[in-house]
Amino acid sequence: MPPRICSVARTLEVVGERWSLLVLREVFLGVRRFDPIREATGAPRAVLAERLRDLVAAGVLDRREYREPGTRVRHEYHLTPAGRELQPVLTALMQWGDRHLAGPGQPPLELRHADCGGRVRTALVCEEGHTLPDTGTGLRPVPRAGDRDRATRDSAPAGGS
Amino acid sequence: MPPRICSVARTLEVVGERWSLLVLREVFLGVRRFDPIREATGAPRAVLAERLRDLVAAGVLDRREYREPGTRVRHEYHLTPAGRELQPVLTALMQWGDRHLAGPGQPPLELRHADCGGRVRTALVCEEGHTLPDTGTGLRPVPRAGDRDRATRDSAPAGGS
DNA sequence: CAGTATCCGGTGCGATACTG
DNA sequence: CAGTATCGCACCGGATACTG
Repeated sequence: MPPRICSVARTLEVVGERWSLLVLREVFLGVRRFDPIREATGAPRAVLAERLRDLVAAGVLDRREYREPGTRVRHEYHLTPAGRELQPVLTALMQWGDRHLAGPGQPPLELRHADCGGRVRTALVCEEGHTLPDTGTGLRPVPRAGDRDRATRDSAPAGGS
Repeated sequence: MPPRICSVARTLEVVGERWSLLVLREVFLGVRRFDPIREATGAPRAVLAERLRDLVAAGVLDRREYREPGTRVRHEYHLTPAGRELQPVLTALMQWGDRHLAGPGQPPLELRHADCGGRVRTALVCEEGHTLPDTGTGLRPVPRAGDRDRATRDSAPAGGS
């Protein structure tokens, strides 16, 4: 029997490598060049080069040439539209770390809504406008055709603990 | 200069290993025993055993004994409260995969609100009640004391050579 | 069933060095 | 600055065997 290939697994093939999400964190923060990214993440040069190549190939980053007057052509890494949509992934990871792995005097980074200044967080919302608790209580996973016999076969997913 | 240790990095030390999030996906779906998890994820036995141990040690999973009548004691893995709060991480990953890596005829799994039946998704919301686009447009990261000089400096290579 | 133990081959990773 | 080249090692995955 083949393992279950879901969207989680597929996404992890793009951003699941050891340094990928930390690289993306930096690009989201506006750090777009090789060495600054390297210093902020701690990734080895060769690994970083490979990650950047992979993320570009996956359509998450875009490698752009630029030239400062008097210097040679260099490259910057920008998020593509698809890359920008990874923001909720990073936000969710950060939120969990803030809550459960806080170091001394954290958190070092806050997310605020540019329009109103309010603190921004990741939430589970339904199309009727309800907001679910982060624990996913009240969330019901519904398998669809083709994966039926393997999905929520065992016990009640959302209710129990 | 030390790399930036943020909550993203810290969280990835808990769930960033290759199989961790897929294991958690299964537990969220109600698959709680060793072999079913192994079959659904495809992780090798030894690796799965280690991941489960790590996740228990990290306080994300709870290993519980249970005994079916007439058999010996066995173990099941349940989410702790902290583990349940990883739901937004999995949801965000799944959502991105659904949108950008859809296989033929996906998605195989839907999330619905048990109360109203509405489809559930991850969203960026601010405390004033606004919902931001998934791209994070309008999201302003605000560095806090202690990480000041490195945070949202953009790409100007201000300092040393 | 639920693991642990061992071997083995591949590769991701880290450190260092080199280049345009 | 932005990488490439190289090397050794640790870890990962696959297979197999053993245990309570």
